[in-house]
Amino acid sequence: MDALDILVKHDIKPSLQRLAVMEYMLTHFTHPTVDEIFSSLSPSIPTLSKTTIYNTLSLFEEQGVVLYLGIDKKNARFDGNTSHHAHFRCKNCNAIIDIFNQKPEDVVLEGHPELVIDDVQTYYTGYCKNCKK
Amino acid sequence: MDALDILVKHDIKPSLQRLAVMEYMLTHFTHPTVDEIFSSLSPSIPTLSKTTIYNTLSLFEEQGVVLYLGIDKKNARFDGNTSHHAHFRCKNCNAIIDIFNQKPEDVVLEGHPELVIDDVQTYYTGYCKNCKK
DNA sequence: AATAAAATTGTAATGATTACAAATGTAATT
DNA sequence: AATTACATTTGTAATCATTACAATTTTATT
Repeated sequence: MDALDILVKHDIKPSLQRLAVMEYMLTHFTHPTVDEIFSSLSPSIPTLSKTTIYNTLSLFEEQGVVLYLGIDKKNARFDGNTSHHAHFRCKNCNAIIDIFNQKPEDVVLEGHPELVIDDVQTYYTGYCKNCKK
Repeated sequence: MDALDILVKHDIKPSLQRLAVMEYMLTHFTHPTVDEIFSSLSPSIPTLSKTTIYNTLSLFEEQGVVLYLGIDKKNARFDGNTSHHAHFRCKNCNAIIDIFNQKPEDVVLEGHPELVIDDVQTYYTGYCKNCKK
């Protein structure tokens, strides 16, 4: 499924800018920051504004086509892979690594039937291969 | 175990300010922000500086006596309960609720023997009892 | 007491994010 | 095709949590 299909399916009007951001997220599973996305797209869309990236990602997140990651203290990060997986962040080099081999957490929490769960994020922190001593 | 014991045990020199912050964290399991801690302690320690709260919580986190929570986009939050549990945040009222009935995630991740895991945080998001329709 | 080291404080800088109004683009209607 | 309404984008300015840093105060050491 390409960028256009995803936007249309989620009732997002596919403007040039939105298509470019969606396309970027589908080809860069690097958990990019707003700045990284902007820097990458800016040359090919010279009029692009950083505010548009913020607006677009905010819209995408509301519609569930990207995930917001709060794993990094400094910047918001986004993930175009919305399937269930966790994330690991290296304390030293700040690399963010996907963790796929995880059992899904319960979407209905035992002992908390009163809560409506929309999303679960699991963040591991430690040292990656290169940074551990 | 009281505030003094915890600080001494973790090689943290127990100054007046540090004791006050530790004491606060042991009596307020509300996942407070820096501002909330500062506002609460400021009247009884008139010279207190917000920078000291930042410094102190940063030190506490390094020494493992409090947990940093990245569950709230706006502010850092801290938890004086360092035992294993997850957190839920209501999208509407922003309340943060402890989730205790969770099985611990694997500290050694299957499929990722190269990673050294120091910490795991699980964040649920959704609507609390009062805010669900 | 004098000196050194550590902790605290206040102010200023940083920098990501948001607010907002103007400009542009798109769709609908006559 | 002109007109109107509406949605999107853009640029600038404001916000505000956090950090940097130097000065001051406190605590420990000789």
